[in-house]
Amino acid sequence: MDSEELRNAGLKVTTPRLKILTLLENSVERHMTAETIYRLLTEGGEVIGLATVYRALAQFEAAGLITRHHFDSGQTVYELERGPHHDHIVCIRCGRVEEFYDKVIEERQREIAASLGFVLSDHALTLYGECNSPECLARKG
Amino acid sequence: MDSEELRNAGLKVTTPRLKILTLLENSVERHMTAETIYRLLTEGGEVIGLATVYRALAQFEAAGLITRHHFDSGQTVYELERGPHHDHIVCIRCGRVEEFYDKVIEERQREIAASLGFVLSDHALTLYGECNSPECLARKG
DNA sequence: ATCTATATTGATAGTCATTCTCATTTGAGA
DNA sequence: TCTCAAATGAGAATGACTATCAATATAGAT
Ligand SMILES: [Zn+2]
Ligand SMILES: [Zn+2]
Ligand SMILES: [Zn+2]
Ligand SMILES: [Zn+2]
Repeated sequence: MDSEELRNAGLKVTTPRLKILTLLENSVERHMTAETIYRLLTEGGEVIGLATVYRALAQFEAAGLITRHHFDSGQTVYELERGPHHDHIVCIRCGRVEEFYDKVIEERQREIAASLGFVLSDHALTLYGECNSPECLARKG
Repeated sequence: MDSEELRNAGLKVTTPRLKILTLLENSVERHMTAETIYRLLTEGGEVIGLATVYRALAQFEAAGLITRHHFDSGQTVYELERGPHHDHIVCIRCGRVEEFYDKVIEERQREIAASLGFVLSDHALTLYGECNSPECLARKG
């Protein structure tokens, strides 16, 4: 249950935190901004403060429950940390986000960092393109 | 000359634009924020408005003269578009930025995008780690 | 179940990077 | 040199996010 997850993360089990965690788990879109989470909750009749959303997300990230990304849209995007690491490809027309994992790229990154004398700790890889899905094409022609 | 570059880009040759372009060309640090550019110019005795710096950088980018990056520091970083494409590795302790190009990664990206049905148009790859250079170690122990 | 000490919440004010507004100035062609 | 649209710069405005703080809720002790 979500309460367990919070406790294991060393966080008190509170109503706002449970609301956010539950939303993240039940949303079809895995990648959301703080504003979107706030809007979905309040539109769903929940009462919660925007500051609380930002705070909870920061704590969830520190606890390793979620990860954050900076796509070119500018806003920070959060997603539940479930399953293995992956990177992203974003449609520049309709905004759709797909995930991928590529062993070759991951390996090359480690080699590159080492060859430059860096101890690699993290990386951010995002591809941008047009997905041309039916919904995408309908959006703009 | 810089005037040529501006004219070729379809931009009027103005004093502020020349100042910014010249600074970008003569700085040892190739990657700078708008604030840094503004500060370096004004500290150098030049008179220029911060809004003008932001505007010029946006125009330079649209014209393909410079590229922008969003490292995890938050601020947007600009660099002169000279030479071939490259990606970046940033030291999370001292902020040093190194550039690299990896043919294997570039190729895999195209393959991944295609396999997901996307027409690839751009990508952002940034590695983060500790460089442990002498200056880096001096910074925090 | 009740109490208590402490952590959390949420409304709001503040911050910081970036963009907008608009009166004034400037560059490029006539 | 003249003309006038384009560009500039000072400051206001925006938008995402963070800090403040009084009110509230949680976890553990009684
Ligand atoms: Zn993802
Ligand atoms: Zn699309
Ligand atoms: Zn370093
Ligand atoms: Zn670079």
